[in-house]
Amino acid sequence: MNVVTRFAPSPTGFLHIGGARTALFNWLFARHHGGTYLLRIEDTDRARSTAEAIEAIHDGLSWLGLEGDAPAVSQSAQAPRHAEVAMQLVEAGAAYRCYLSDAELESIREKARAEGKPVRSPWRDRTDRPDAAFVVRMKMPDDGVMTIEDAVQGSVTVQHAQLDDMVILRADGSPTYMLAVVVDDHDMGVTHVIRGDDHLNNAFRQTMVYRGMGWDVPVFAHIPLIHGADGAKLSKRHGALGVDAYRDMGFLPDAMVNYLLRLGWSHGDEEIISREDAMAWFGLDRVGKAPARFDMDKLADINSHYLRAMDDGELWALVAPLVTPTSPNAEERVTKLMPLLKERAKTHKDIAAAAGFLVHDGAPEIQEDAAGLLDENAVANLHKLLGDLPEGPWEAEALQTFLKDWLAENGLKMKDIGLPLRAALTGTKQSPSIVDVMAALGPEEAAGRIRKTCKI
RNA sequence: GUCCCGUUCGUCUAGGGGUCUAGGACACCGCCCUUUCACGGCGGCAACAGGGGUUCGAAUCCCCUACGGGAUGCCA
Repeated sequence: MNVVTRFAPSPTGFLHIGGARTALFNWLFARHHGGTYLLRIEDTDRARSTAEAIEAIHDGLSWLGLEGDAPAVSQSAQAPRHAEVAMQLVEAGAAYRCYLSDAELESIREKARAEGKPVRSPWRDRTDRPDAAFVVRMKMPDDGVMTIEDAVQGSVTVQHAQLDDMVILRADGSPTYMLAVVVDDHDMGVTHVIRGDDHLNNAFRQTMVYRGMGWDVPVFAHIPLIHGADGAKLSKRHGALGVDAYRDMGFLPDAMVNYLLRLGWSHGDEEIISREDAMAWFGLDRVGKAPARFDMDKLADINSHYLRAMDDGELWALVAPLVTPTSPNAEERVTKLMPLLKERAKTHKDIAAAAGFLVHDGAPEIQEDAAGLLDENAVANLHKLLGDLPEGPWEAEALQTFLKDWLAENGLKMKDIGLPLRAALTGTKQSPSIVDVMAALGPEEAAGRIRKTCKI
């Protein structure tokens, strides 16, 4: 069977973390089976759908590398087809026209609920057709049960008498979600519906539509939702940010994908999983049933792995816009120190912050907590060192040897000169190894900084 | 209210009747390395929601309870 999956967000906001994971699972499942992964924008609720939201969703997907294999389908454009199917369902006797007023419906609903029965309209058995507006409702069976073999949740059974005669076509002729998804999934040839488990109950209602039309029912896979760190459903208040927010925080798309993949899915003890391996390994049978909480620390840790694996030049391209370099030597210095810089960073924003002293020429701004390191004694030592500094070009290992000898000759310890030197060169208390910093700066710049900082 | 789903360390998870004194990762703590901050190495803390069954034996199977989530819309 040729596998076809789809991601079908409603454009009422940004692409949030849960949606991104649903998209990822659909994408991976299709890739694993050599199938097709499609996109559909569920914009039947015109009032809440916006063009900005559609764009935000595309931006998010494209950043994560999860674009569809074909241009996205707009659900609203299929409205005539939806109405046509609704009327076919009526012809087939699987659905009926309902002329209930709001008030009548309300009392029926109340009564049904009180009795623990599903909503049934008296119009389901009537054959007259008043000249008035109507909605189309599905005619749900009263007896029997339906069992769905969900690829994630397993076998789930529900009593038919639990299903309301749901509306599939509104009074204005537009389709409801229950109808539109089924028709679109069928028309798009979707074979596997992978979506949030808030739709598990809907699967039963939708199956009735498939049956009414005599269509093949796709495989359903309802994956658990992602919750916030406090266990509550992810909402705007609980860090349900758009994926763009994570991009702005400095997270890499590959890290994001890796993290999202491990949220609710696993492959033994594997943690760092490439896209290739993910494609080869992914399967619905390994998706967990319980909701997972979002954990920023773990995301950051995974990000640091991808950061270290990244090419130094590419990293500079990410860092450069964040530091506004003024020195012509900025790129050379940062790239040279990059291997050391990236191993102490979680994101490239951390690198940008740590590389500040490299991108401008002249004495660095001495940070408050580093100022105390440059006392009279330290300045005297630095002064002495300044005069003994070797000729360029500098190389870290040779500098290390030089420093060691120099300290011995002057009866000093590394701690006497290390911290003050770091403060003079970087303006901070922490940085990569001081000899690496010196090598990156070069003899001229390093000497200049010591001179200015110590006012020599 | 009714129906559906879920519940292993703080978090993500491994585990699919004995190999579990329950494994890994993140976080946290300690030690080592070290001029700083990190990296790394080593070690530690820490979980089968509760109660009944079934079985020679249950984290694994069944039932109940509790808690969490979802559905019950002319929202998606």
